[in-house]
Amino acid sequence: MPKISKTKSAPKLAHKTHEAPHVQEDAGAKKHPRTPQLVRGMKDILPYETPWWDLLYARVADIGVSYGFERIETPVVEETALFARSIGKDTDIVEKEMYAITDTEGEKLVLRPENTASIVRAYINHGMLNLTQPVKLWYWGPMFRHERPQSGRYRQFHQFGFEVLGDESPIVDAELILIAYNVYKNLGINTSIQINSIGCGKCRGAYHQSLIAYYRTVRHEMCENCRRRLQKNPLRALDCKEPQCQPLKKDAPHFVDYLCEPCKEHFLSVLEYLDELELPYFLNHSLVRGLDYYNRTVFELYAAGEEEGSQSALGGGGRYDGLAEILGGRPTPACGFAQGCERAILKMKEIEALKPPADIVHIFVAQIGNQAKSKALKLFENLRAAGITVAHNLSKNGLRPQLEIANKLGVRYSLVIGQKEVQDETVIIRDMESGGQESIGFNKAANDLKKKLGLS
RNA sequence: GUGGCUAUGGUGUAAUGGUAGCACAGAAGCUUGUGGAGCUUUUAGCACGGGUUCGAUUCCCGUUAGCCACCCCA
Repeated sequence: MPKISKTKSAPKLAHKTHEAPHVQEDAGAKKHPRTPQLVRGMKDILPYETPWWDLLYARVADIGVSYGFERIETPVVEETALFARSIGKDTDIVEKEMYAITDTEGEKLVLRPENTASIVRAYINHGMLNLTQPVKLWYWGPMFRHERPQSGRYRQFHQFGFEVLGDESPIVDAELILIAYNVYKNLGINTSIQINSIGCGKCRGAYHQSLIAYYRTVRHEMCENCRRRLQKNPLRALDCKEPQCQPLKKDAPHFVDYLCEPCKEHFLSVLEYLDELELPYFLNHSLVRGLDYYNRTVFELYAAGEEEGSQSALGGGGRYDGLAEILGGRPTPACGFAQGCERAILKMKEIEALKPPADIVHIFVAQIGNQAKSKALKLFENLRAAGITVAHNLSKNGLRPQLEIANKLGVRYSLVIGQKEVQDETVIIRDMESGGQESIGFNKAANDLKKKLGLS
């Protein structure tokens, strides 16, 4: 059995203790087995929600096709090293949020916390550099992070994303931002785009120094966390949400002022393209991202008017030109973004601009008596084969409860088949609105209904 | 990982220091072959452990879970 535990601290194994003692194994009398519970942070997507998921998927897939992206699906399980090297050893995600697995052979594996690294891995593994560049891929699937669950945050959650590999041109960044924006627009959700550039390996050094120099002057006003982080990753101080750190950000040096020439040029043309596309973006000098592999363009999307909220980030991404090399591939400039399905759906429901279509059932087949039951199933199959959406409930016996169900489903017609109809080889067609009924030959029913429903 | 709030049938809720009512949903029937209304019957619950007490679902503590916020992000 593979053991699943958090990377650093083993999980408390005491989670199983809400079974009552008298209910446990040794109870001589009747045992009442404890129902296994939904694991913390996990979520069942119930039938009343799946239409929302289907709708979202369809819209995203549609965007993928129309922008010339192909879908890729990578495994949920990956080598630990993939993320340690890509996301960064010292990031929260790798330090304490990964679901680590040791399999029976002692191999250290991990449930993926995000998908970009896997896609770059796949790009290298399968020699995609031999394909026409850039390679444009989109994905959709579950990710895993061991965080404390709360609104819009689960331990297993779903993301979809778009990645363009093999092109460093700023137009790629702009197109991806456009796509990210349009995904939401097509869902009826208005977003605002926050954008920044965090330069490259060359210019980052100079900026770090000036950041550290600045924060030293205000050191006593910073929160404890930031003071500690300052040496390791001064960029993160900009991202701090502590109230006491907010005013300090205002006077912090801006990365854009420290960008090297190529980076500055790149960023400026991204912005020009965005202007040309008339996308509503905001320069956010304190936008940095939690993953180490990003460089140059970084951006996040927020629901319009909710930029300040904590869980309101609907998506984010950026350029990761160095990632392929870090993972042992040839240098491959790339850019991409990811968005959260749960949050998208949360927003869709809130805004109500778009709703999944209600299932339309045309016909209900009702039966009375055993002989009729098997005939009814046959009839059901005939109708189904004829492309009619049919429902039945063969578990019910009385006609009344069956018609109640038919009524709830909102069908136009119900078919009734009983002993008499079996003998006459007929069925009764009941118009659910008028209550009118007519008898028709068993074999003619499918065709007749198609006509009545206007399907033929 | 830190803090705040909460925990009663499947769902939503009520009351109570003497072990629980209601609504919706579910099932059966009123009509042994006819829905959309109504009626009858019925299924199903105090998260777990400990303490105070003659007695705890109720009060106290702990655990667990859920929600919310921090953190982080999607």
